Amino acid sequence: MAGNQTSSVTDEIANILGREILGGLFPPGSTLIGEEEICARFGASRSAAREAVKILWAKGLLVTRPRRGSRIRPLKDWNFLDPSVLGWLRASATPRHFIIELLEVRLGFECEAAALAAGRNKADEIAAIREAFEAMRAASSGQGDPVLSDAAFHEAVLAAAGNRFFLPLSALIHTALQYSVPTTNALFGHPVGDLDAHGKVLRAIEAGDSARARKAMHDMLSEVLARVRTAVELTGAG
Amino acid sequence: MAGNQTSSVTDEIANILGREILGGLFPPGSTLIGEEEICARFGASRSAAREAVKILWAKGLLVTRPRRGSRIRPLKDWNFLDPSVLGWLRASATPRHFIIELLEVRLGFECEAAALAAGRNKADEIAAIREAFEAMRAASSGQGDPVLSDAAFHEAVLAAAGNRFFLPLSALIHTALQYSVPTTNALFGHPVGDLDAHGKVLRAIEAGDSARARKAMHDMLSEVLARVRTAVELTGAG
DNA sequence: TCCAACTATTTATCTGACAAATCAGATGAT
DNA sequence: ATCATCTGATTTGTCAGATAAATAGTTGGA
Repeated sequence: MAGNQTSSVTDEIANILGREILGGLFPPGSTLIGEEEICARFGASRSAAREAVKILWAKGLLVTRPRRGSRIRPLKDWNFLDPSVLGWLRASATPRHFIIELLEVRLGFECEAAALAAGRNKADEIAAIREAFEAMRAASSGQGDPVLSDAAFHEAVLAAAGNRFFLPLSALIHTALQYSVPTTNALFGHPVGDLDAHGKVLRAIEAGDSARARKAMHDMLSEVLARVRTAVELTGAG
Repeated sequence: MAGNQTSSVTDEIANILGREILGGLFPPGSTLIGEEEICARFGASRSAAREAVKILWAKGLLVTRPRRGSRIRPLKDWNFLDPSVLGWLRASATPRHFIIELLEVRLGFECEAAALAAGRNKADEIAAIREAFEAMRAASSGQGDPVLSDAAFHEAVLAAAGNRFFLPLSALIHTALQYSVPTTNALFGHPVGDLDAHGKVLRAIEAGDSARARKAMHDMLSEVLARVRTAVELTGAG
């Protein structure tokens, strides 16, 4: 990666251990290395080691108790929707299956978000969706990053839904797009995210038509999902 | 509350500051009190104060920089789906609007989860849904906690979906039910979560009928949502 | 065999110090 | 007067070491 700005010692430790946990090096029920071993391994102080473990604890990955160390929690307690956890998982997840899982979840909440956005009909938030769409159009002719503008479109829809609990899911979308674009390109030989489908979503929201917005979003995502699913079946599970 | 087990100093600080942030005492863009002030206020050491702030940082609530202190991040970066954040928000959220938001999100992903659960058709996971349903039936005649069994039903559906990214949403369901049962009782004079609707979901999943499972879940949640929405309109925004 | 006390280990907390970043104000050159 | 630079103060970041609290394992006694 290019822009690798120096992060703090604590973050470094948390990121590496997080990746190792998500990668299966410390499976649920097992014990993480102790604080002293963390210090030794990273050449860090106990403060840094402890703060790193606190971060992992805050994301539901483990529980700590004196003498017992840090016990990795069961998968159901992991905060998979947390941006960091998502990133750590991405570092080790099986590409195609990972994409399918992400699309399945998006298929759930993004359709509802589009419907809510259409129902609320807030001018400025719809304008943000429109701007992102124009950025996508520009990107399709070489002006700007297609992944970023695509993500901006979907995030704008989430914001327009007017519901706080949709907002954290933008990290998932961002991850999904960053991950899926190169993979689907490899599978199909060309980008999948098409401008027309996004345009239909935008127009439905602009028209304030909830049902049509939900369907447009559903059609767009389910088509990608179906194509990835069949591709995975053909090429064998990744 | 009854079972108030002594929590650690760090957790105590994080919980109180978290509630204060979610409650609007430190709005986005403002700066949290500094480490030294935290120490003074809670009579704690800097280690405890710092670890508490790290927890809040890990949940997306703030960023810290030397000399600038802890700046509260914009709402879109808050991890509203995190169990702790959800709890802190619950402590100050306006009841009825809070319920509506939660139901809107549930309407999105739970329908899809039900459909996926029906499609996968894993015997043991469906058995867990059935057990939770039986627990609900028992609770309806006074045997056991109706909220817990209801939550168990929905969490079992999420687990049966076979997608890691649905799992963290069980915290939202748990919060929603704990919160909505007393409120809907107050609004309607009787519990809303009905056994029949859950039975339809269960049978559709048992039959492996994705479309029917999705519709059954949708009908169940949207009916509650519609009733709460009209009740809020009648009684005025909470 | 079972239970209580003891020991060793690990996390939890406290204290104090120095390093690094950064804001605000002073200084100096143009 | 304006701007760049330097200086000092403030706040978080990191380190080091010590004590407290919790707990698994061991030991000893009834």
